[in-house]
Amino acid sequence: MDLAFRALADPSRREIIGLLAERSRTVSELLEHFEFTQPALSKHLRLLREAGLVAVEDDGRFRRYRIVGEALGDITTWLLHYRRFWTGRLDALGGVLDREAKKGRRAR
Amino acid sequence: MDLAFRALADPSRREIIGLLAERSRTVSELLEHFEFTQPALSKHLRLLREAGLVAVEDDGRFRRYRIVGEALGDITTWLLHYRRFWTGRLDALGGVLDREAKKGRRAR
DNA sequence: TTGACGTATAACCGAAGTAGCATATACTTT
DNA sequence: AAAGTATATGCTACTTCGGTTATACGTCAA
Repeated sequence: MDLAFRALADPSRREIIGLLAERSRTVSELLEHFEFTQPALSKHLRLLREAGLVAVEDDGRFRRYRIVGEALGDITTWLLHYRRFWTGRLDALGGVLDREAKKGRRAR
Repeated sequence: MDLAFRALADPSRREIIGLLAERSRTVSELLEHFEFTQPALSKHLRLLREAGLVAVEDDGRFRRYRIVGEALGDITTWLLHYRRFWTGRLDALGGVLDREAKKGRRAR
C-alpha cells in the first residue's frame, strides 16, 4: 500500500488517474494535458504502474494505459476502517454508498 | 491532499493512525509500540499533524494525540469517485457500507 | 528550586525520490 | 534499410525521507 499512497501523493498523478478514469489513453494523449515533458510523464506512469494503479497494453506503436481498480480498492478499504472519524460526512457519504451497495446486490 | 497521501505512504504512520483510532494516546504511549526512537516518532507525528490527520492537545506535561477525521474523509471521498473500478469487491465492501449507512441513519 | 520526565527541535547521515535533458529502444511506414 | 513516431531509460543535480544523537524546553515532584 505504501506505493499506492505514495503514487497518489502527487497531483499530476492523481490527474492522470482522473483522465484514465474517463477512458483509457495513450501516453501522447495524456501528455496533451500536462505542461511537463514526455519523459517526466513516463516516469509518473512508471510509478503508477509499480503501485499497481494502472496497467499498459501495447496498441500498435502506442501504449495504452488504463486504471486497475484493485490497488485503489485496497487503500480505500483501509481508509474506510476510519470512516467513523468523519461521521459529519456520513450522511452524504452514506447515501451514496447505500445506493452503491444496492446496485452491487442487484448485479449479483 | 498531497500531504495526507504522503503521510499515509509510510507503514509506521498508518500504524499510528490505527493506534489512535482505538483511543487518543500520548507520545510515550505511542512510543511503546515502535522500535524507533522518540525523536523519530515526533517527526512522524509532525507529518501527520501537518497533513491534518491528527491533532494534539496539551495534557499536563504530556501531549495527547487524536485523529482528525476530515483529512481522511477528503481523500476517501476522492478515492470513492473511482470505486467502479473495483466493483469485484463491491459485494464485500457494499455489505459493510450498507450496514454503515443504516447505522448512520439510525443514529440520526 | 532542583532534578527527573515528556516532548520537540536541530544537525546530520545515507538512501531514495524528482526534474530536466539527452539518448536508447521499439514499432511503422516508406 | 531508413526515417519517423511513440515511449522508456540514464544521468546529473537537487530535494526529501526516515532515522540517529544531542539538546532545548516546559511541567511536575520532592
